[in-house]
Amino acid sequence: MTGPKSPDSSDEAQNPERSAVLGEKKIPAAVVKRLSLYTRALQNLERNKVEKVSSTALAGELGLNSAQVRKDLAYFGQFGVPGFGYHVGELRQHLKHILGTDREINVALIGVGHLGKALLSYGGFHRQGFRIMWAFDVEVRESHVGVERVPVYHTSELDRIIREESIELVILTVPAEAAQGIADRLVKAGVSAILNFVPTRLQTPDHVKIHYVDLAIEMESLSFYLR
Amino acid sequence: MTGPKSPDSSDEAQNPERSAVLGEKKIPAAVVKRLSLYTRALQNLERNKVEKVSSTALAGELGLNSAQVRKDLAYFGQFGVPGFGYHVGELRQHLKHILGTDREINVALIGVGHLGKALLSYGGFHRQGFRIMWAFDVEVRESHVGVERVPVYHTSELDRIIREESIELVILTVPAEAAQGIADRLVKAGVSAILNFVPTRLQTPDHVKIHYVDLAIEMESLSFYLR
DNA sequence: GCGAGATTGTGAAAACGTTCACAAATTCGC
DNA sequence: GCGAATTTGTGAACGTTTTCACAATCTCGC
Repeated sequence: MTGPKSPDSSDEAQNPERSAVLGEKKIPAAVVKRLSLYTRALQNLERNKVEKVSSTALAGELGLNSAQVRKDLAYFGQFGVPGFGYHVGELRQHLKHILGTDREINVALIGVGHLGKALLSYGGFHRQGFRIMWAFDVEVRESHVGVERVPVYHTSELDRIIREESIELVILTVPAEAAQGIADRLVKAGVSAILNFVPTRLQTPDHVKIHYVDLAIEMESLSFYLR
Repeated sequence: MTGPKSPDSSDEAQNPERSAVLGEKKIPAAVVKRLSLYTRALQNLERNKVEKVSSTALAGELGLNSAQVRKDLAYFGQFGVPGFGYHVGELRQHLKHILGTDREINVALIGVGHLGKALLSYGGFHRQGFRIMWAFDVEVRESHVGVERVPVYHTSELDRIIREESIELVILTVPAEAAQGIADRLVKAGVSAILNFVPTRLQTPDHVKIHYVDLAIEMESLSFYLR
């Protein structure tokens, strides 16, 4: 019923990976991901007492192009010294500030199943400075889980605690059927970033950022490359 | 010491996400990932007894553009019927065949830590038809783990069993220090696809396909979008 | 079995991301 | 302190991916 010159008008074409706005520039999502990679590479260099690094060296470490490294950093300022490179410690501080990981971020995990429990015990988050402080489930079997003894609350307390504790980031590991319902409540309570392990496309307002980690898809698409 | 007209000659610029070759055409990695998404969406439709679907409907389900769906499918053939759409069951069969998930794939998991154990218990793989049949660790605490009671072997048996059982796909959840060493052994033993949860860039020959799942990076890059 | 309506498959255009290439800036050995 | 060597930051070129737009094709109700 649309005009003859308006094909496919029902498409919304909202590609899941969009770009962010910082100040005036638009930062591509891929750049933000690489910023994280740079941070970790710098961390390793620092541990090895390396004090300077060139874009070429950093790029080599990560299998990237040196111009890309320089361009990525140039989105946020001029951190390098021509003829020298980058000061490792300094650049790392800058990046941590840009990423917002130089402050405490309150993280909760919802859905204490196999995967949820594993993530609560997983060392990788801690090492990057993330502390999951709350866990929720529809059924509270143990009051505390994981090495860090994270307290487990019933989902009925979700909305209250999220609000009271200003939880901004949530890891979602609930069954597929429950995901959208929980997401709606999270958004209402003020959560603005979700790391979603549930293989369901979540419907949320634009200001809420969702990253999808889809393990089954990773396996399936790998299988394509087998011979 | 390179010629004056050859800048940055040490860069290799091998972007981690490259494309695959099928017959003559090059299939972008992003297309393969979406193929998996389509497969799952079709699975859901089938469960709900839906027998036909248009590119617009499928795209809407996944937040994509309808032309993209059609183009993606067009890489592999003409599966649709103008004026009608796609037959759900038929298209799904086609896609499963293209992805190679219509046959048994032998999968092993290496590194039975928190994350490894969780993945062995995780239902998501099973639902998509993947069975992890072997697990390996440097220390065998239990002879069988997970709901499916997967046998755990010592890593010294890795090379032999990989070869004997024709294991093609491996899930890697070992500590960072061990990752490259294990990867080298896997490649020698004939593994050609790795799902790598270790935050380390693995050095492997071109014919080995690696997908990286980097949970810490996902968290960090999410934090960028908080306010 | 005809015709209005729906939907595909696909060239062409637009958007986006990466790499090249080089002037400008700084270093550092002597 | 000079000058060769190094390395940044960035416009322009290039390549890839996504979206548009529409002719060709098929459906399905009457």
